[in-house]
Amino acid sequence: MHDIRSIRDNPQAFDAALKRRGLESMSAQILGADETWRGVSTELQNALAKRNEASKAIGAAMGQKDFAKADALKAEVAALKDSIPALEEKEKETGAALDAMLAAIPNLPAADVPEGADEHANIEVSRWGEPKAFDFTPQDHADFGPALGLDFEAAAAMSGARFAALRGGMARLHRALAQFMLDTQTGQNGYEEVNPPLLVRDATLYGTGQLPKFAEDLFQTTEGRWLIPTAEVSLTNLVREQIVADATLPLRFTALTPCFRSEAGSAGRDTRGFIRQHQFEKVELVSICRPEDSAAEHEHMLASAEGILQALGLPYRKMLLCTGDMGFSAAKTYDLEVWLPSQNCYREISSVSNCGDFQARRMNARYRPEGEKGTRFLHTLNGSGLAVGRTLVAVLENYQQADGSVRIPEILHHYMGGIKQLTPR
RNA sequence: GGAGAGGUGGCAGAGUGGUCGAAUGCGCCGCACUCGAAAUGCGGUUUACGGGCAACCGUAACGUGGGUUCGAAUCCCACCCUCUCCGCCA
Repeated sequence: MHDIRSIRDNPQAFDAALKRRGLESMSAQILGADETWRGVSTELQNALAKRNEASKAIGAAMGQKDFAKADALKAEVAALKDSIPALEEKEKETGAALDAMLAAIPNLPAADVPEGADEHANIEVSRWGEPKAFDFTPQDHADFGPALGLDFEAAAAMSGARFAALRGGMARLHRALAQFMLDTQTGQNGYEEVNPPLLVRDATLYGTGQLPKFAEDLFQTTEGRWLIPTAEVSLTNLVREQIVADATLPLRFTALTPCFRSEAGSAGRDTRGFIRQHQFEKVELVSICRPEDSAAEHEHMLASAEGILQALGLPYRKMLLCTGDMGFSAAKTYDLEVWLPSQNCYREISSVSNCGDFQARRMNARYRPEGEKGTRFLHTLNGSGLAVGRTLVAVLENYQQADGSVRIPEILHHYMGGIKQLTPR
């Protein structure tokens, strides 16, 4: 949510930032709606002030048992009463129109975000690790995975496309990855483990920015709740409508949860394999911090995600997303892309975003700065640390052997109960 | 799912139609006392929006949304949430 006052103060800057996102100027429209609302609001407030004054006089007359005077006053106020309901209605309408306008506008990009229309304008910041040279042609996990317990057919039979069942060693490897990630984020990087709700209300999704614009990407239950598309929703909303104590900041949360996405907009993309599923697991990182700390917190979160890839020995590159490729709520986003030998390219495995105060405004999440009167909005950040399903794919493909087996990265051995490789059945 | 109780400021907790934005206590801030601290005393201490250079003024908010009324924390309705008991259940 945008601060209407900052738009009033500097509409040109607002429009310029929208333009960087590839959007039309909106300040004129917004300020028009704002002016309408303020006009009606002032009119209503004046009417209410008059009514309140008269009502007080009636109260005073009643207190002195002067009922004749009270009745006379009542008749006077009754006339005033007619205009109030209409004004109230109008105030609500114009206010809602302004809010709806503001709620549908994405966050403004940070100054150091490169401008561009789509992912082609993203900037590669760095690379880590060397793609391994195979002495055979590396296979697609969708091809050699089924023999190792990656069962697409049985899952499709019960649930349809974009579902998979993991069996035996494959299920264990998936669990090992998730446990390793969670242990690392809690043990080394200072995140508090959370087991959050997976079903949430409208207002919760509004807070993080999935609603009102992106309902078609989500699954909704028959009684109205929504399945979370990412634990970012649950973790960030832990501070909704709260005033957090300054001394407790930053709050760093992590959770291993399933994520549910309809993938409505990606028909035909990544239909093969385990890359794009309706249901997948992810270890999410969320940080709630002071505005002045969010840039540093962003780097810490990025390092926390990168640490997992490094520990697993998976080559990756770090991309700074351009204005046109960022999500709705983000002011600045880095993607981590892992090397997939079968596709001979890097694929997104983590996305780490600083949302500034955008989500905090929508959730009304504040803190009381030490030694200051009043409250300020928090900054929120989120990132994957990492997407477990895609990490499984990366491990399978990068550690595959010519005979169709897969070596288990050493760091996972004790999570695997001594299993050191997956072998085709 | 059934029955009942309840949701008030940072916290606890009064308040059942008329200067109630709200007593009191705790907490917090300032001052006094003190070498200093504690204790004590005095004063201050909600938020949002609008207007104003400012002092300040106005409006709204007692779970949320409606209603009754000249006037609602207080009465009525719906919903949400919490607690207790019963039922069911991993």
